[in-house]
Amino acid sequence: MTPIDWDKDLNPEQREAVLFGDGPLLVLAGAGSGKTRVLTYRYAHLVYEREVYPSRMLAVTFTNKAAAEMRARIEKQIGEGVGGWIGTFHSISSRILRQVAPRVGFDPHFTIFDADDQRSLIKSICRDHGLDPTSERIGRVRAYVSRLKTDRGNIPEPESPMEEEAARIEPVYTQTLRRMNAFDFDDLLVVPIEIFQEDPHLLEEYASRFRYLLVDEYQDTNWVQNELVRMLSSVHGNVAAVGDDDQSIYRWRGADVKNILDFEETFPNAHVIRLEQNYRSTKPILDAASAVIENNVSRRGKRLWTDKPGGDLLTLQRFFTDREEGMSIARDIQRRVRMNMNRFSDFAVFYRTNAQSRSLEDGLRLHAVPYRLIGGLRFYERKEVKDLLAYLRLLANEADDLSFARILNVPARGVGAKSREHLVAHAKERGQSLLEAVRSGAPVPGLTSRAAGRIGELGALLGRYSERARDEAPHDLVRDLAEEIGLVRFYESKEGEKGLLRGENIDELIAALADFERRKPSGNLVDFLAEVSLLTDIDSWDEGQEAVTLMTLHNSKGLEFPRVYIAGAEEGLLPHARSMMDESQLEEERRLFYVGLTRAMEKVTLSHVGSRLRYGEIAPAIPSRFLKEIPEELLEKIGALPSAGRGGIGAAARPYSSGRSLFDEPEPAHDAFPDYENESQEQPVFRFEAGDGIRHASWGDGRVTRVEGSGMDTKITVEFRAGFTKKIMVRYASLEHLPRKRGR
DNA sequence: TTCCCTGCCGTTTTT
DNA sequence: CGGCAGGGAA
Ligand SMILES: Nc1ncnc2c1ncn2[C@@H]1O[C@H](COP(=O)(O)OP(=O)(O)OP(=O)(O)O)[C@@H](O)[C@H]1O
Repeated sequence: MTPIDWDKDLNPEQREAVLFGDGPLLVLAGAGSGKTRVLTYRYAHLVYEREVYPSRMLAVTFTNKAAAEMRARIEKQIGEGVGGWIGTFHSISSRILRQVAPRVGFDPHFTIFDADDQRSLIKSICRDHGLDPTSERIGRVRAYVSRLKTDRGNIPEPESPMEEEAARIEPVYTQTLRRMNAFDFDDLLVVPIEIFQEDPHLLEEYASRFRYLLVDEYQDTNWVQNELVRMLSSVHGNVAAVGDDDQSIYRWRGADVKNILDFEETFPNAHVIRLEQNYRSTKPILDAASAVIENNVSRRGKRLWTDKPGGDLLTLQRFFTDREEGMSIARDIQRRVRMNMNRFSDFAVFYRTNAQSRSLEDGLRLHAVPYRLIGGLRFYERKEVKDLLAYLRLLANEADDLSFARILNVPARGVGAKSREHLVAHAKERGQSLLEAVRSGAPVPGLTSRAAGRIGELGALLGRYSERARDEAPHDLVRDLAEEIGLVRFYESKEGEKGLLRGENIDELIAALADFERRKPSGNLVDFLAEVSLLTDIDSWDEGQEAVTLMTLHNSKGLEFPRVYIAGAEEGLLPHARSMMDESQLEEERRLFYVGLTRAMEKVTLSHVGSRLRYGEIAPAIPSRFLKEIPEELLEKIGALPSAGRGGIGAAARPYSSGRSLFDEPEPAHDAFPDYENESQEQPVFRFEAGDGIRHASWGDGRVTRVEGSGMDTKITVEFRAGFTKKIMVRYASLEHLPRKRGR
């Protein structure tokens, strides 16, 4: 146990927030000012000094990972296990929903539908209604349904024909969910609220229980979440919320920054505390971030200062291609680690879109830099994992027709689309779920005897396993099940090499289940499925792992790293092309950039490229407007900046400047390479001449004796100090020019 | 019914 | 470029 030193660990404002007594409290403060620390210490203080039972506390974090971290910190401080509820809005409301379900006529074994399940369901409903299930239509219906649930504060009147269509589909969608005893992500939040509205006694039960509420990242709560906080605090009135309006980056999914800005209206007599000292970043980083966010008009201004002396300038790098960007970042990281200046886990690379990770990953792999990718395709969203999970979901919840339909022919049983339609029609006729209809043994009209036989076998199989599920450890059961249906063999025979990988993921799922049983011995299959549905990639991120972290800017919220790269600082990417229509979207993009910058403790390296591979095509790119918002004197600009008429890879990778010659006019100001083209110390990446001194990441220093090829394909022969000579493909090597006197 | 091939489309961000 | 749905052939 680490005894809490209230004086040493907290500044006076933080201490005020931690020790604050009863009533609503808002800590509105900038990045890195110790808001999360306030919440953690307040929790510990309430439990340790004021002797509030953890069971009477409720703490809400943005990710499961943050929840686990907070719990661990508190336990370390007070020296004992903390059993109170600490979790995300979704995990907390799904717990409430499961608890109250039997009392309001729901089955607590309900299934949670993820985005993928939602899409499948909407798709099948569209088909039933004779609508072509285009991905656009599915997306719009999904967005509409979601908005209807999470933004009940201002219910949208259907305006466009598309919205009217969505409005017609919505009731069917919701009814179908209920019939399948399933809830989507938004339901998890909104259904408990509806239940509380209908049954004030039930609400009172919960609201009385939670004497103190603590909520992190309040700026990104949506209407339902705000409502839930309001309701749960309605008896004791002790809400402590912390957040930063400048870090609100989820408006696109319904978050409303008004929840934090109007906190004092929602919770009258709220005490507001501001924190102004930043403990995370060096001054140049903090000043750059502040200067950027100043450009937003709609914000509550904040002051932020640091007493950290010195600090490196931010670096802005420019590359010809995204490929080079990845290579250079990797080389940079590898170099610092080899020189024992950092460890891999000190670094994070952020980007706007998941698609950007590819070129970055390629670079890291080529330079043998270990990395961990957060986001993109999640483990539990993989096809093979969802296939096996569908079996488990059916064992837990027989009404889950979506899962039944999914596994009906996985692995292949000779039961195709036609047979499935017959079965679906039959079940509908009888008012049963698919599995019930199969179990009943009643003949399905239209089915071939072969198909009927196979379906019968499936029903029997599921019956056997649901028997076993009563008293056997889930992971044993699942291992046997996967073995018996031959899932791994199925993928292998169908997809070969790739199927092998799927097999590995099946094994990993079984291992995850075993791990869950170890962690939560009292947990059952339903608990596991719920946990898995609400798990995100970042939750399984292990900081201790010696690896560079790759993630989107969105995922970086709340984290911190010594050295941060922000790749792809380009128009169309950051700000994203689809968020440039109006000023408010643009401001959210700027906040995203601000969040990224403020994650860094020691160093920020920004990069942009001249052309980027998109959809397999070369697309030109120009630097982000946000870069100009960083004061010149905080920025060190380096990189391969071309000048007109020069050969080498620059010309090839830069379609809009090809054809230029030394005699062309200077490039106009709106060109891709504004301002700093002439002032930077030029260090073209792959330009070598015989006689150059170089440093290789593993072979040390040497001198170039011969150069072959050009651009990306340059090969150089190097005599190393250590006495050996090597031929090196410049593109793949971790090379660095040693200082030399070459004019610009 | 299955499997293979073609052609189309996607990229914003995610609980 | 890559994944996947849908169409056509075995
Ligand atoms: N009083 C303090 N003295 C020293 N370090 C502190 C203090 N308060 C917080 N810190 C440190 O500063 C860093 C940022 O703290 P924290 O994550 O709580 O800030 P935050 O306001 O939640 O940040 P953000 O909003 O950017 O996520 C952490 O490394 C934390 O340990």
